[in-house]
Amino acid sequence: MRHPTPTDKTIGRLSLYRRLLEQAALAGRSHAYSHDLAGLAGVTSAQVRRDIMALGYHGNPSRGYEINGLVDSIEQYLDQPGGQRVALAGVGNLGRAIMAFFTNRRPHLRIVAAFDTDPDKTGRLIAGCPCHPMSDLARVVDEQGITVGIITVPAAAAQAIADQFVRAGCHGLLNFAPVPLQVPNAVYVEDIDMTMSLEKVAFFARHHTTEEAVVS
Amino acid sequence: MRHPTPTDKTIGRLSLYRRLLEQAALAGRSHAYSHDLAGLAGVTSAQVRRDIMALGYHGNPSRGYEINGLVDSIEQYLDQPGGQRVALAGVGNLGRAIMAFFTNRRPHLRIVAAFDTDPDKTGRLIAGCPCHPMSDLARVVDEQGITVGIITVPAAAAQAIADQFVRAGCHGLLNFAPVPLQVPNAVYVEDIDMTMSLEKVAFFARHHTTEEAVVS
DNA sequence: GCCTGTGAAGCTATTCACAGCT
DNA sequence: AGCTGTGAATAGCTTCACAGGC
Repeated sequence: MRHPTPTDKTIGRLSLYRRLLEQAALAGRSHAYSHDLAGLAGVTSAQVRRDIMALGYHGNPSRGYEINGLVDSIEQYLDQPGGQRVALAGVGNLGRAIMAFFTNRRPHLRIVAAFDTDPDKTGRLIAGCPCHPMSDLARVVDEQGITVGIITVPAAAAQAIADQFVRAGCHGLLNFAPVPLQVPNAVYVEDIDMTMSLEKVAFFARHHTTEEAVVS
Repeated sequence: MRHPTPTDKTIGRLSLYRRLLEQAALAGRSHAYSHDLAGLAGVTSAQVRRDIMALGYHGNPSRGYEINGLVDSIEQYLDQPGGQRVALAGVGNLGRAIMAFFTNRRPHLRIVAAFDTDPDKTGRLIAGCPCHPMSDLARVVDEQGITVGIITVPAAAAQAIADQFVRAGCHGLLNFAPVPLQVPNAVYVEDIDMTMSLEKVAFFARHHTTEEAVVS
């Protein structure tokens, strides 16, 4: 690793920049300045330049960043060469929606196995992906070399599923259950807590406005 | 407002604390210390005490916080007295899953209207909620006094829908579309970017481990 | 002139550490 | 003895501002 591993937030923004750059490339653009990308991403140009420093990629003071080169550089930085395999536990409404959402979206991150306790769901394909009984989780995760787990089971079951993923060798979890998970600190957990997000939005829907009015 | 409006992150944690305290109350507990709540929430006890300062609620040095009192205090702080109404635009897989997820979850935040362009979906109930054609958005949002919008339309349509919500009077948006939205700054936007989150998890699934090994 | 790359400054968020209470 | 509440210190993140290059 040539530069120190940057923080959480930088990684998130690099992922965003890549998507925006890919779109810009499709729209026929070949170069972009830091302030162009900043405008698309909703951040400052200084932020963009800082984030790009982490890549070791260098732009050109007169033409800015060469889009394809920068995308390649982000790819090399973020992605594992052969891609990574992902599993999802909990094939309810949300689980199915997420499986559909990620189908054909990022080919280097494929959901290759789903798990559920309901025998009606197991043993068949769901969104093009085999659904296994929950009891096979450890075996399938190990056999398929799965490194990332998505948790969409009810809150009460989430911790137990997380433990299984971790024991089976996953080092990253994306948790949609509204409970904080306890995991060894070699495991990275990203929580998506929709209830919390909605309550935040509702709160600021009432306060942002008034706040703007009061100048200071 | 007796204390200054606290930040984004504090509001999020207060929402989390409330859920954890409600569970603790159901489990029969009547009091909790800051370190108890910190353990449940996965934060430090100093963080919990700071966050609670914003409420103006005071604990007792010998017994800690009285759970019901603290929950009431959070409720008074976060929630609008009569509740707030929410609308969702884009009744695809994800939209339906989110509607189902929020049904009967937080009664003070009810999704009372859904919108879609597909005529097969409009004019009927979906997850117990009426689905209207997208063209009625402004009228319905206004008539029903909706203040929060959830965006689950495809990326290409997201900005236009956001504009409609804003013009109709929503001050808060929960955006699931993987594009940054441009809104007036009296409007609060919370982005849930699942692609970005999954890429972050995949990245750290590969790096966290090695980082732990090097003690630094 | 307007860009990138980056040290230094500034800000925000978290944690420390201790006075005060029970 | 062990807690809360909070000023002060620290850590982490973002922006400023400018040297260097085209």
